[in-house]
Amino acid sequence: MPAEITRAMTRTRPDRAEAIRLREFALHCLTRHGALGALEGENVRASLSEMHISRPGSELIAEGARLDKPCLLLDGWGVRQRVLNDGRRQIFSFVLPGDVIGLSARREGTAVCTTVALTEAALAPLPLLAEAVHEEQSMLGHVARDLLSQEESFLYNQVLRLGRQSAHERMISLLLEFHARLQRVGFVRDGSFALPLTQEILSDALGLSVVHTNRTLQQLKREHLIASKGSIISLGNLEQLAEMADWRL
Amino acid sequence: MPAEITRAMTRTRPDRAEAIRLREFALHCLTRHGALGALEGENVRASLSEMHISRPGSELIAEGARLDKPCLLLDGWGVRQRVLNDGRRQIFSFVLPGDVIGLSARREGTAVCTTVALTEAALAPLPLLAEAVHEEQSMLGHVARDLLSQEESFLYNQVLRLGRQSAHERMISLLLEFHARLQRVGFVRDGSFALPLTQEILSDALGLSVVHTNRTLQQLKREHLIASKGSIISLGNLEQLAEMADWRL
DNA sequence: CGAGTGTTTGATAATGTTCAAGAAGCGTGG
DNA sequence: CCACGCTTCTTGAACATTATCAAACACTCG
Repeated sequence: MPAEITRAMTRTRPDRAEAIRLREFALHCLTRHGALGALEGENVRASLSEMHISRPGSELIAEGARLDKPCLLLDGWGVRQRVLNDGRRQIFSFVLPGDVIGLSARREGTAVCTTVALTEAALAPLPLLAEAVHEEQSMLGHVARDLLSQEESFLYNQVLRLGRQSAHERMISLLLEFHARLQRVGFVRDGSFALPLTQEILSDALGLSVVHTNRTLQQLKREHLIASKGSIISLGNLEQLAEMADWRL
Repeated sequence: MPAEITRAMTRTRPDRAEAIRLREFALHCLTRHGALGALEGENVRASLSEMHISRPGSELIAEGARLDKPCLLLDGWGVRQRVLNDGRRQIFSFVLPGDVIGLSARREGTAVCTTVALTEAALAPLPLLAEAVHEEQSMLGHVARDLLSQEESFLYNQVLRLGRQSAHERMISLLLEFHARLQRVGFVRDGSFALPLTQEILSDALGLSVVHTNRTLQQLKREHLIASKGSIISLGNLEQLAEMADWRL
């Protein structure tokens, strides 16, 4: 049996113990602003049992696709990106656990870029989110609008980084964003978090060459602004960093 | 009487002839996808008589403000921007005639950046748009969603420019965007259009220094890719330009 | 005319890219 | 457990692009 097929068949669903943990996490994210309505809760619980796992590198949403199947990312990282004719790639934003993909505030919304899984990604379809966005009173709607709002805000920060900040500032700003977002969903321990990104991916997000990304990271380490071992990274003085990169959430 | 006050008092409303022209233009934009419903039409016509003129440099929407008073820009140019602590400015997007400001697909949406008039700007409040966004069948809603959709698409293009394109590509891409957008609302004559922007503003949009913007423009002229006299600009071979900048709408 | 704003030019410096090659890390199969 | 191949990371040197600074010029408006 060819290796490809073997790999394709491994882990399209999480094992039992993990599924429970992920379901817990999902409910934690969705009830951040308060308890769900009874009907909502029922529907969400049913949806959560539909969770599945995507392999790293797999395309989750194609550019131009209808945004009508919202999914909540329960674990793993993804990116929204576009590739130019000559192969240059730009990453627009990152998708982190607790974020949604495939959701649009517009009813006939289509994807303006491709969404790709960077790591193994556990996703739960949440079709109810699509309607909830437009329901003023729905708690799920509140969460959905909050997530969309965040997403917009991150995109604006991304423009700011790329347009007017130096390599150092860009890197700090992005790391601060990761920190804040992961902190919010409980993925930060003792000021450290896992950063499952190659330097090439960071480069494509920050609009830098890989080499320069590497040097920027090294200098930040030399200056003790960040520290890392393996893929675990920790940020130094957060206020100082925020000041340096003119960062706000 | 101090000069400031004199200027503040000039032209807060368009004169009669201009008002008629602007009203015509507004209806043209709003019926692009088809005739409005009777009620909608009535409401819109009433709103249009509320049009007023903002002075260049005036802040139309402050960062953080509630997006609950949609306005249609009937004439003039605006930008969405943010200014860093040290004075660096980034322009996120341009507001052109036929665009809306103050509209959000989310009900409690707030502005993530400031909107400023670059030139004299004729604006008509269109409160009905805010509700229409959520109404599936409303023709006005269709227009509103279309405009929001455009806006998102332009922002993604902006990230692409800033992140992965050279100064030349950025400039071409932005000029092509202007061309396409202005063409759509009938502001292009014989392939030429008015570009009421200083090079400093272009720079703050493209993430370049003013000097470099100047040199980039000059080189494009030398290569006969663009031509300009006064603030009127015309683009050369559009296919070629689109190819060069990997441009898509 | 004189002030203010915007454009143009040249010289120089900083920032970031490219190319090339070696080192380190990691999963796979023997 | 090691050897292999692959990807990722690291480093140096040459190069390109873009920024910065300073000054001159052009244009408009009161």
